[in-house]
Amino acid sequence: MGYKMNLFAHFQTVVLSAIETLVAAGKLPTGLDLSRLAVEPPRDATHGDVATNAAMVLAKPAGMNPRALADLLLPLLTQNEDVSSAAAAGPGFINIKLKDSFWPRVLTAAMASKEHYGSSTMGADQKVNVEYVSANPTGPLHVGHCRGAIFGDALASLLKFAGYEVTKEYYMNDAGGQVDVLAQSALLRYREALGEVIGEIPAGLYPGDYLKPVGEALKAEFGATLLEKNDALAIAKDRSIAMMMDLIRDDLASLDIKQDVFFSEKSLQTSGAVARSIALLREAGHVYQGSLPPPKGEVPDDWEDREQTLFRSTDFGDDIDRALLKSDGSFTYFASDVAYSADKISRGFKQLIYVLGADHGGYVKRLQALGKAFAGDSVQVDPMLCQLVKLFRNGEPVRMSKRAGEFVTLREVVDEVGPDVVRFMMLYRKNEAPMDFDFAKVSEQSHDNPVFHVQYAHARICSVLRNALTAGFDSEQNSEFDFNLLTDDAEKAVIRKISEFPRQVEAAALAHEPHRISFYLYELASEFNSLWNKGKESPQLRFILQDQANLTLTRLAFLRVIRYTLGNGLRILGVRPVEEM
RNA sequence: GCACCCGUAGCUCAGCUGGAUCAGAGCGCUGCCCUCCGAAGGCAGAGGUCACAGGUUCGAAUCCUGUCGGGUGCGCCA
Repeated sequence: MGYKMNLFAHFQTVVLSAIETLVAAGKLPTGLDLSRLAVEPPRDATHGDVATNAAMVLAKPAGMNPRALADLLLPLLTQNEDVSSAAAAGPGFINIKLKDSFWPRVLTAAMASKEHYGSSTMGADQKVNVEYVSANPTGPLHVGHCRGAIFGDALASLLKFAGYEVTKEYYMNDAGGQVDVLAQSALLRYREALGEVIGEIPAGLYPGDYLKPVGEALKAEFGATLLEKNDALAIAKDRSIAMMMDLIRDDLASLDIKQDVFFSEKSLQTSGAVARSIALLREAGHVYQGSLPPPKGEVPDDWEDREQTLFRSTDFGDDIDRALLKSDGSFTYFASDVAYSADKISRGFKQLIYVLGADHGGYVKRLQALGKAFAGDSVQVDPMLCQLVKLFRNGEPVRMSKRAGEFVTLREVVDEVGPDVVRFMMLYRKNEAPMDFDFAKVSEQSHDNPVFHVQYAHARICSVLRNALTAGFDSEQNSEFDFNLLTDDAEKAVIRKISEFPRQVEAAALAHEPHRISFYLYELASEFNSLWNKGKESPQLRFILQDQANLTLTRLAFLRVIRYTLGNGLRILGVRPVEEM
């Protein structure tokens, strides 16, 4: 069997076939549960190259002790052409050491895959919807939107790389009361554009200057006649939403984010989709008239018992049933969510991922309830919460006041530190952990800053390849290399790290955790830098050795594999692999 | 009151879905390494009752229960 790319998946099949052999020989019972069997890198590299818990997992169902079972497996594993030795250790772990001749194949496979190295077919083209940002179209994005935007975008890239068919989506809340307020605010700016003195913006309207161009645009389109029209408010709403979405798309573009679908909430209402989806729920028996108990803590002063049309989301694990219709008969916001869920499911998505801010934690259960109500277990609904980002400047928290537009915009952050830094830092923490973001620290061009650590390694590699070219070594054109020549421990450590990349991609995609890629890249960069530094003490380890063409070309090819790995990982994160710094 | 998230080295955080005598990085601290492909780096050392208490099993930072501490939410807003 040929080596495909994922070293651990590869040896999983080796272990499985050894088990099958034992079953066929009657030494193990049939029908063993192999789901917990793992083949992974050992915690401690001195133990070996590959480790498996097979003997421990199978011991109990086979009625044997783990060490005895391991003794049965060991000879079979040792037979494999790539295995140099296998030994049982600890409570029953099997450690496998690979032959030196195996590692060159990892590099050869990676070299052949180039910018696809690490990608996977795990997703099997399953359709996944990743919805993120979905900020109200009432103004530019602020820094609070930043993390979710980047997380969602990187998660989408990661899933694509892992073989899923991904749609990146933005849900526009263009139907509620806030866009009415937006329209009124825009009309005020329109009057201002016509020369009227409007004074201070009344409380309750959006005060930001970003609405001035909307006023100007309305003036340019309608002259002074807009307010005479019956539908002036509706027109102002349409125009201002469109312009706000352009603003938002520009903000996102500054982070290199381009979503595929911008889905309108309003379209759900006007098309009758909301009413239809509620009818569907009703037919399935999930809708009833009733009233909800008051909240247990502080009961609002104006609390009164009201009968409403409710979705029995508690049947699907929610804490409380959710209102679909207001007491005046109009739809709630949640009613749009019902239709939106139904729509996504009807488009054939098998996974619905919602990237939400931590303040939307209460939505998790109700969104999952909708998924179950419409599709049972055939669709997986995964709301992901991103915790808050606290801004600091030189250790001092950046104060943001809600009033008078005194918030830090996403654009200000990107303009100050650059998209690469913002993206990497936002992905250098798991999404559910709160984050401190210090402008001073992340702008530092030093090892204190993980972005530079990784980009620096990539740039350094590019630099060596450039120097090699000047020295007469063209590794692109020359295939006179032999990865068997890479025998130093530091080189092997880098190769081992490279071999883990496909597994990291799959694990990160499965867990929806792009931050694992960031940490992986940091580690790979460290291994490379370590190797590099060894070359300072031992000139024989340097990449360019003028009088040893074969070794030099081999090391240059090695560098290219490292560069592919770093580059592929950085592209998942949406961070540019720079060639010079 | 309830729900969700977090609690790991002085600081900021990982810990690969339950694994292996030493629980890992970075910063900071101590001591080293530049005639040499990028020192914008690297090597070594000190530093931990994994919040606390029980439980589950061959085995727990990881799973369950409870307690304490921090965060975010909690009837027709969107």
